[in-house]
Amino acid sequence: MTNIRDLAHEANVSVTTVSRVLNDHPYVAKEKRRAVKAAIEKLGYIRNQTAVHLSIGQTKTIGVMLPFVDHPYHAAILQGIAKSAFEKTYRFLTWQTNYVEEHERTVLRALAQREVDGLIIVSHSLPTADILSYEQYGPIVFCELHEAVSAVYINHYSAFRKGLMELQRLGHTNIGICLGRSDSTNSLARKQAYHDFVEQASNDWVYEQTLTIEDGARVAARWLKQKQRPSAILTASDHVAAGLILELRKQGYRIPEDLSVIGFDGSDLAEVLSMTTISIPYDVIGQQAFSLVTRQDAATVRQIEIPSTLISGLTAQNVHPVH
Amino acid sequence: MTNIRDLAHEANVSVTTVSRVLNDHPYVAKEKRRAVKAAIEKLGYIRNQTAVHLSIGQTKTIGVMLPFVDHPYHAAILQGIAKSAFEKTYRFLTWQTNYVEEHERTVLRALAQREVDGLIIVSHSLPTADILSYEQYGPIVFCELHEAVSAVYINHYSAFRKGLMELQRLGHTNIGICLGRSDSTNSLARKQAYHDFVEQASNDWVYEQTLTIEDGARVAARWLKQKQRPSAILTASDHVAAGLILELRKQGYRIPEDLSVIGFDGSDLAEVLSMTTISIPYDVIGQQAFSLVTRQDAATVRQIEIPSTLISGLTAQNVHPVH
DNA sequence: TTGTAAGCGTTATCAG
DNA sequence: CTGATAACGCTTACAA
Repeated sequence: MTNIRDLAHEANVSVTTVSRVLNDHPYVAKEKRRAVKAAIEKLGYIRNQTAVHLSIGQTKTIGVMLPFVDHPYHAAILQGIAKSAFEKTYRFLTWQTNYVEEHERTVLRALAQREVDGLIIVSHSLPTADILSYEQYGPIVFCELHEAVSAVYINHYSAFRKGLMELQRLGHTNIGICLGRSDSTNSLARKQAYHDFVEQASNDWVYEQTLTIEDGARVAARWLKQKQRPSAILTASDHVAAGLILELRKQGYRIPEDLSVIGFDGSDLAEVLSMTTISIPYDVIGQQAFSLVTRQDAATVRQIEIPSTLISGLTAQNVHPVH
Repeated sequence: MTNIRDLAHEANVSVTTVSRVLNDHPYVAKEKRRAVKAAIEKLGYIRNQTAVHLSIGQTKTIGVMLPFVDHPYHAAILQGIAKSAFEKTYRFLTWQTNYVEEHERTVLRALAQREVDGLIIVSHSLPTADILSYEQYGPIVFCELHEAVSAVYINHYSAFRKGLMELQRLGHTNIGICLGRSDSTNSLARKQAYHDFVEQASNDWVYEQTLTIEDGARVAARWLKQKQRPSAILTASDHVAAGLILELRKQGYRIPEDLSVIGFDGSDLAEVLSMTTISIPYDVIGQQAFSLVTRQDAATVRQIEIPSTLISGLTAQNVHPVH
C-alpha cells in the first residue's frame, strides 16, 4: 500500500508538500503540485482515512442510537440523517438498541472511545442523566425533549391537542386515546393533553402499551367489550390506528360511522387507508439533529421544535347521533 | 486525554505491558496487571479506537450501500445487518445512494480509503464490473445475484414462479405482472418467469416501472382502460399491490372478485390488507450478507439463496367465471 | 514556498 | 514475563 512517503520520494518533494497537495492548500508551486499529482496517478495512491482521523483527532463520523432501524418513523429520521451526512461528507454509524440499556451503554462507550465525533439519540431508555455524563466526550443531540439537553423534537402535547380539538370540532365528547410505551416522555405529554382538553377524559378510554398493528387489533377487542365506548379514538401511531380500523371492519363495524379514528405519523399506511392522521416530518428531524450535532458551538444547548400537521382523511367524521 | 504512555508512567511499567493488559494477553504478572488497572481507574483512561484501527490496519466496520434507508425492505435488510454487527462488535456505515452513480462511487471510494473493511451492496445502478474493480481493497457482497460475485439473494425467478403457479392453480390464465426498475436484474428474472410459465403472457399485461403506492394506483387506471384485462396481477411489491387494490376498491371494484392480486415482500402492508403475498425474510438477507463479508476467506465467491414463501391471504381467489 | 521532525495513540517484533 | 523501539499513515508547528 503506497503512502505519502512513497509519493514524496517519487515526486522528489517532502511529505509536507504531498500533504498540502492532497488537501488543496495554497503555497505549492505549480510544478511540484503537478509532480505530486503525477506520482499519485502513477502509484495508484489512495489516502488512508483512518490515519487522517487519528492525526486530526476527529472521525468525521457521528453515531445514531435508535431502538429499531426498521420501524417506519425511525427509518424516516435515519433517512434525514443520511441525506445531511452525505451532503457534508460525514459518515454515520447506526446502533439498534432494542431499548436494551446495556446496548445503549455500548453506544455511549463508542463516543468516549472516539469512534464518533457526536451522537444523535433518537430514543432511549437509559436515564437522561446517565447519557449526559458522556457529554464530556462529544456533543449529544436528542430527538425527544428533555430539560437542559440539545434536542430536535415534536411537541407531543400540542400535536395531540390538535387531534383532540379536531375530534371535538366534529362533535365528539367521548374520546379515547392510545399511547405507546407507558412511561415515555411522549406518552406523558399526550396523557397530559388528554386530561387538559377532554372534559370526559376517562382512564377506561386510555389504551396503553400500543405500538403495533396487532396492538391496534387488541384495542378493537377491548373497545368491543366496553359498555361505555368512546365514539372516537386518537392513536399514537398509524400502525395502531390501522390495526384498530381493520379489525373493527372485519367484525362488521364501520369506520368512521361507528368509530372515528385518527392516526399519528403520516405514514404510507395512513395514505393507503385514507386515514385522518397527524403528520410528522421525520426526515426533517433527522436533518436538524445532524446539523445540531455537527455545529461548531455544539456545546451550547439548543432546542428545535418541529411542527406537526393534521391531515384530513376519511376515518374521522361527525359524531354519529344516538337514536 | 490520557493515553497508554501516561498509564505506563503511572503504573511504572512499559506501554507494551499496558497494551497487553488492555488486550487480555497472557504473560503479565498479577501485580503489574493490578497496577495497570489501578492506573486506568485513577486516570479515567479510555482507549482511542481510531489509533487501534490505524495500528491493526482494520476498522472493524463494514459499509452498506443502499438506495433508500426508509424503504421497508431495505430497512429490514439493514436491521438484519445491525443485529449481526452488534453481536460481533462490528460497526456499520450506511450510505443512501438514491441510485445515483456518483453517490455509489463515493461508497466504493470509502472502501478504497479503508474507512470500512468490506462492503454490502444492497442494490446498485453502477455496472457490476465497475464495482468489482474495487474488490482489491476489500470483500464486497451483493444482495442481488450476479455472476462471479459473492451474494445473498432471492431467486426472483422461482419466487415469481410460485406466485404464477398459485394464480394458475386458482384457474387464472389471463395473468398480468408489475415490475420495478425496468432493467434491474430482478425485473429481468421476473419477466423471464412470466414468459416461461404463463401461456397467455402478453406485453400489454406487463406493467413496468412500478415501485410505490401511487404507481399501483396508476396500474389500476391502466387496467380499467384496457379492453382485454387480466383476471389476476402478480406484483413486485406489497406497496404497488396496495395501491392497486385500494384504487380499484375506491372505484367500486371488488378484490379479489374482479381482480386477484398478489403482493411481494410480506410487509406490514400486506398483513393489514390481508393480502396474498410472497414473503421474503429480508432480515436474514442482512445477517447472511454480514457473515459473508466478515469471513476470513471472504475472497472466495459464495452465493447463498434465501427462500421465499407464499402467504395466502384474501386478495387472490378462484377466477371469476364470465357470464 | 519548502522541508524537518514531532506528534496522534495504538500494536507488534524481537531481544533480553 | 518485560520493555525498547519501530511501525501504522497522516497533519502540522516551526524553521529555513
